[in-house]
Amino acid sequence: MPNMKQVARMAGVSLGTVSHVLNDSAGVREHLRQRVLEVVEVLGYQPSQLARGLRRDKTNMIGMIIPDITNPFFPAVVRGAEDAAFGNGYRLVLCNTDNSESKEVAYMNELRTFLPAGMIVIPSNSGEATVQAHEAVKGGSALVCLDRLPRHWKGDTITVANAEGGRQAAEHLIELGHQRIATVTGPLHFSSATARLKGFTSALKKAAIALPPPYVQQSTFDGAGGYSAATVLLRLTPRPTAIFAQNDLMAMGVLAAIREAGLRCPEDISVFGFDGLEITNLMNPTLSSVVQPGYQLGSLGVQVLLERVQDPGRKYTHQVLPTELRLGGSVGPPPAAAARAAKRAVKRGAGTRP
Amino acid sequence: MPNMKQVARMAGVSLGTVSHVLNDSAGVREHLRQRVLEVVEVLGYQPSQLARGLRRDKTNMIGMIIPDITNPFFPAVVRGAEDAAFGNGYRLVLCNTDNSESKEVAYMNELRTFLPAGMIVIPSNSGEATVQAHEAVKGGSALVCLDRLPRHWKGDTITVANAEGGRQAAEHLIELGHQRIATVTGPLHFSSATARLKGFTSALKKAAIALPPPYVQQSTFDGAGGYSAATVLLRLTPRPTAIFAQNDLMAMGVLAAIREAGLRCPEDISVFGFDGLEITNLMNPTLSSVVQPGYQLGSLGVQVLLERVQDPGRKYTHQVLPTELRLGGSVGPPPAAAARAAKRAVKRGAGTRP
DNA sequence: TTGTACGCGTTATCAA
DNA sequence: TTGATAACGCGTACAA
Repeated sequence: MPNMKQVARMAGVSLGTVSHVLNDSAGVREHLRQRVLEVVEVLGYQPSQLARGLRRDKTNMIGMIIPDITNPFFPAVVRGAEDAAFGNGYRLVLCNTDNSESKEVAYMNELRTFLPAGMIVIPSNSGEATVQAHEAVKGGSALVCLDRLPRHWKGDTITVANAEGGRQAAEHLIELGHQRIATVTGPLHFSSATARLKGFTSALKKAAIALPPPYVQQSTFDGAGGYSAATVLLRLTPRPTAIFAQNDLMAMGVLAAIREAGLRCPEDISVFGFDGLEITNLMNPTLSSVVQPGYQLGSLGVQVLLERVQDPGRKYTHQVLPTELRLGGSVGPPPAAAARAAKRAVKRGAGTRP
Repeated sequence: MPNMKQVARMAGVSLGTVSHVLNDSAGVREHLRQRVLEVVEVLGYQPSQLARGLRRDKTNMIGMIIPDITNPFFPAVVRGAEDAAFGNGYRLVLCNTDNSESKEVAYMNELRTFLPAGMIVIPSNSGEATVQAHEAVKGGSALVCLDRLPRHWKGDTITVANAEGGRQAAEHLIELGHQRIATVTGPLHFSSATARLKGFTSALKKAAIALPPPYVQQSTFDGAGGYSAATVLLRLTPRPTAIFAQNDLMAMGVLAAIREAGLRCPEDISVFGFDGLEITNLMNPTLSSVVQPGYQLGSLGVQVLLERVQDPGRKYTHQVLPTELRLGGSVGPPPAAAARAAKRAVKRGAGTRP
């Protein structure tokens, strides 16, 4: 790999001049400038990010720490982050923690030795480890927390409107006439899970709809979690007429359990998801879901991070991205209401076509 | 951030001694050794990977270049790679190319300035750019090509048995009695797409089953691609009784088109996918698919890369990972055969239960 | 406007 | 076994 010295020699100038040309750090006669750039081109010279980082005390890397890229919600977040980073000349170092706090701390500590411009973290569990690991270092680099809010974290955050999303889903089901609405939550030490549950319950309370404790099943954020929770819910009496799952994978597990129990969706039970994964739009039935702007979450995360890097003293930002309902075939009116509607229709002479 | 000099001073030894302790590069009296380690612990010292890389002419980073993390096949590959890397003390820098050769080349060139231990690339398109960009540098670092085989690439490769997978899918459909089998392929400049098609056609040929040109629809590797291709296939006469889609997203698009056309799967048409995404196992019907070992692909990629780093002179390896059929509800016998079977069953007095 | 020289934190070499 | 010192490639203050 060619270095500055070779460029300087071949262009017949000094090291300093080459550096000045490359960084615009001082005026250089157009004559020499051209010659340097030419040699750079010919040699295919590219400055060593290692040496540059060592010297500047900062590289163009951004550490991104997430629970698990295999969870279908995260790829969009990562992609959004990478695009925003790339557009600004930064690169992404990706780390999966599996929600293990020790792995997260280990990653954070080691990433620091690369002198990254900053780090983007989707905290594991409660996020306490995240906060501690960051505060343990005095001159800690910029850090933005994404998607989940650690308690006691004073710094930039970007989340989606989890409570609002849970509320929206519940309200939609209520409007359709459902009175027995159950929910499958993720592990409640995640701030996102508690927020979604909070929004959900508040909507029910407002509508004066009872929520018996067994109607709230805590489980894991995956298909198996949804499946097992749904198995429990389907055995309850009275059986719920709608289930709100806190993410799309869970919702798919719920749907599988419903099919296996010989019930139909949405005729017997409606299912609502959370995430709005594109792939759930290709399913049968298509899934109604609270759409999270994953790409935007990642992209905005990098944006905020870079702003903080540029101005470390600026006020902390706490952005909350709005969610949006996407309606599909997995929800409908409750069986009773549907039956009544059909009866009314018959009385009114439905079936006669114009 | 504490550095070696501080450690040395506080431990009352020289820089060299600290380095020797940390790298086991020379014997150090147990007495001093303990003191150094103690100070390291107290200060929370961690060596600067930047300085270390500059000095050693190599870092513990691995560049991973893939088309798009948003494509649901890749997260598992990335995860496998990251786990293998982490286990060996390496970190992953992730880059998405969107199958753009220029973006891939740009990434490769810039990654090199970080002096990574090596790079893992899933080549864009034909992979010509990959090969050229790598050969343009004489002392180029280790490079492993994953998933897709560039023409003229002389180096380590790891792929899955694409042709064999295509053959397996076709054979299964043939065994069930299908005679009119169509396929939706990905862009045929991808080696994986051509290989899958090749295996597919060879199985049909061997069984003396005709494959009219319109039965082969080239499309894009996503849901929309499968949908639009299926729309064409469903209008053909005679209509195919089975469709082999070259990946699971496409297969889901095909299923959506079938539903929209008022047909049933598998009663009217069988659908076979390729990937074996876990999520397609939660669908209705569950998707029959050729399972690719994505995690293993990534994990093995890093493994081979590290072996090459350790012994640059070793013979190139070209591993091909086996695929496996996963059978679901999306395939069944063709309508005619099913009807015949039903008729036979009636004649034989089916319906009388033991 | 250009060139020289130092330092970033580490490892490797060599002498003691 | 230990310590002093020279690189690695770059950016920059300062001198010319």
